[in-house]
Amino acid sequence: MPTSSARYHHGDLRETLLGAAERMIDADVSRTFSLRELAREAEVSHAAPYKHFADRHQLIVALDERWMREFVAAQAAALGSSDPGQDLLALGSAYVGYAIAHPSRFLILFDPAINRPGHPPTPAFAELVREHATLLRDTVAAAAAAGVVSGRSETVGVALWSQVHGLATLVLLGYLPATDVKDVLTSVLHRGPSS
Amino acid sequence: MPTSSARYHHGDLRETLLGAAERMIDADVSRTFSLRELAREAEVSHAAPYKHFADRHQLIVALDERWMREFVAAQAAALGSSDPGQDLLALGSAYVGYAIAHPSRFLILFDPAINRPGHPPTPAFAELVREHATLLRDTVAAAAAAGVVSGRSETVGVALWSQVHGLATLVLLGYLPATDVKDVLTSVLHRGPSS
DNA sequence: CCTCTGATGTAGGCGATGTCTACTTGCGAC
DNA sequence: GTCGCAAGTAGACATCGCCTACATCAGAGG
Repeated sequence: MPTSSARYHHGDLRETLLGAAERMIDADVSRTFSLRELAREAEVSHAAPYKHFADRHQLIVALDERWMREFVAAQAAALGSSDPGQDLLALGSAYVGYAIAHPSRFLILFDPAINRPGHPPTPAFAELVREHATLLRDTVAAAAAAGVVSGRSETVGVALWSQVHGLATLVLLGYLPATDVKDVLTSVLHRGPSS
Repeated sequence: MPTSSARYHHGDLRETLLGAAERMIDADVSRTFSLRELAREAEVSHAAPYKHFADRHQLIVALDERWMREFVAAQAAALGSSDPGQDLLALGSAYVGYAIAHPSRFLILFDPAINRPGHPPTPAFAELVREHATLLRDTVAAAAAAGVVSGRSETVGVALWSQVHGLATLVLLGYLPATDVKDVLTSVLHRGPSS
């Protein structure tokens, strides 16, 4: 009888905990959560979460995996126009767009306390990062082939990634107004070829 | 007799605490510190820090102020060549250089948990940010006047700031190798004028 | 249909932390 | 010389992450 709210076994505690955490941080960017708080929210004992996550860090890693997946998917979905220049712009726009639409998720996704060289990523997470790199590389290559951007393709990719990431970060930190986003993104493409 | 290490009044506890915190995080990027730990390090009681800082957050704010000062100073010191293009490159190089030389400081300086729109900065910190903006604006203006960069000066400034900040961040996060830094920085200047 | 085992939950405890309050000490102005 | 106020101490409280020992129950195998 799943109607009883006081049944011993929860059913899908793992998902409930992840959902609660997501709801909390989405509601307030500067919020954090404790495992005990999530347990309370799910109406289980404070030790129950440990049956699904080795520690607090692992719960966040699970969230990161989920968010990285939707982050990459959002960028992939932005592509597909027949114009390589348009695609490149759309890719950057999707990157910054995700950051602005989900500031908490983006910030945790790139939180140095979670993801860090010394702190090797999950295989699944690493795979998503590779997908993302491929997405960027292919789009840049197409743009280069179309003459929309110039320079060593590798370098252009890294430069654009840096630009877009920095833009998103600085906007979220409040150093730049969101109104700068469009200008900066388009300015990239309006630079003619040179060396 | 300041020789006694067990004297009741410490002398300069505030500075000692800040120094200890700085030493700790410099020694290990993924390290954090507790106020009690700092107190232990300074050999005072666990409540002593509260005579100098309202809470843990305020101590970090004090550190941020100090680091932002040296961050801006490092960039100012990098300027002064007679070549505007060289100056622009030096500015970006100093930005990323600080991040790589002092990863912990840079990351805390731009930690969303500390500096955030909702969380208004100290007047002193805000002033330093203004100084930094001025530095960037002037250097970009000079470069524009010399024809080294093109486009709306405001936009170019924001775009370069984003690029350099993103580059520093992605390198510290381990997404980009430090070897990319030089390439990206110089690639910026090798783009000819266009619109 | 019954049993029994392992996954999932509970209760309680440990050490640590941030922060508060009440008390003490002693430097330096008068 | 004394005396107030800044700067220190001791102790307490709520909370947290994490651990251990125990309870429950769903479902596989007989």
